[in-house]
Amino acid sequence: MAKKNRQLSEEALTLVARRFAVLAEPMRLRLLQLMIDGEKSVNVLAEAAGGTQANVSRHLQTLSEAGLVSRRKEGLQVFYAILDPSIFELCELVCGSISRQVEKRADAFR
Amino acid sequence: MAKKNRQLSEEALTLVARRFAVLAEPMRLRLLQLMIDGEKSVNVLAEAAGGTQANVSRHLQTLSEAGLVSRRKEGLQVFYAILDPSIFELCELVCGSISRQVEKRADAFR
DNA sequence: AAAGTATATGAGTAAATAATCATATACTTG
DNA sequence: CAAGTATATGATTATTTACTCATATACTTT
Repeated sequence: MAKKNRQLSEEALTLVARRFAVLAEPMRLRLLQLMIDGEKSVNVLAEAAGGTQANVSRHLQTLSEAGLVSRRKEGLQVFYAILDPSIFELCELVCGSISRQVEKRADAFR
Repeated sequence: MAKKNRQLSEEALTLVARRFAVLAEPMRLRLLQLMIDGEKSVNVLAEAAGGTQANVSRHLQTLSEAGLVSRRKEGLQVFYAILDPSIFELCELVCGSISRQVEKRADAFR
């Protein structure tokens, strides 16, 4: 049975904050988006995301260490893939919240 | 009708990343948690969160600018309150994801 | 008006991190 | 084995940001 803790411990808060920090970079969000339809190699991701190989590799490492993507080496290439699809629910929630905010602001001018 | 964009624009990604960044601090998450049961003054929040007045005030400003909390001045005190409860859905999703990860790791030792 | 209280903020410091360049590593192919 | 290719990583730099201290601001009370 799941714990229904309303108050999170200091340790839990740190972990949750860390997860949010991993998602707090546009480049990493873009990479995650690009992986929606299956695993992709570093090169493909770098080109599609418009970043350098080195930088994309670093961001993929960050995502991998956070357990959000998997890493599979095949010959010369390394393929990364989404490991935790709950990421997209997060993004949708945030998008919804932001678009509601924007709507409210727009209403002020109608 | 809602847009069903799978691909977010660069601008949208930046906004989403910014929202995640606001949630990427343990102290801010703690403050949000403390406001679950209604608005609270800065002093009360600072004491409950175990932070200095100055630092808590700064974090509340960050939350306020992001549109996550409201700000109401009454006499000498300023009361902050949750404005967008979707924050807690976010936290619950993240908690779920993390606890699944931890469980998996634990399984490896059983 | 003066003293007291709650909050905000300027200035300064330390720490985290994103980006870049050059190079190392690991693997494949000729 | 040499050359080529994909990825990772060390070193450096620039930027951001969390925190602290001191003080300013806004309001209340006497």
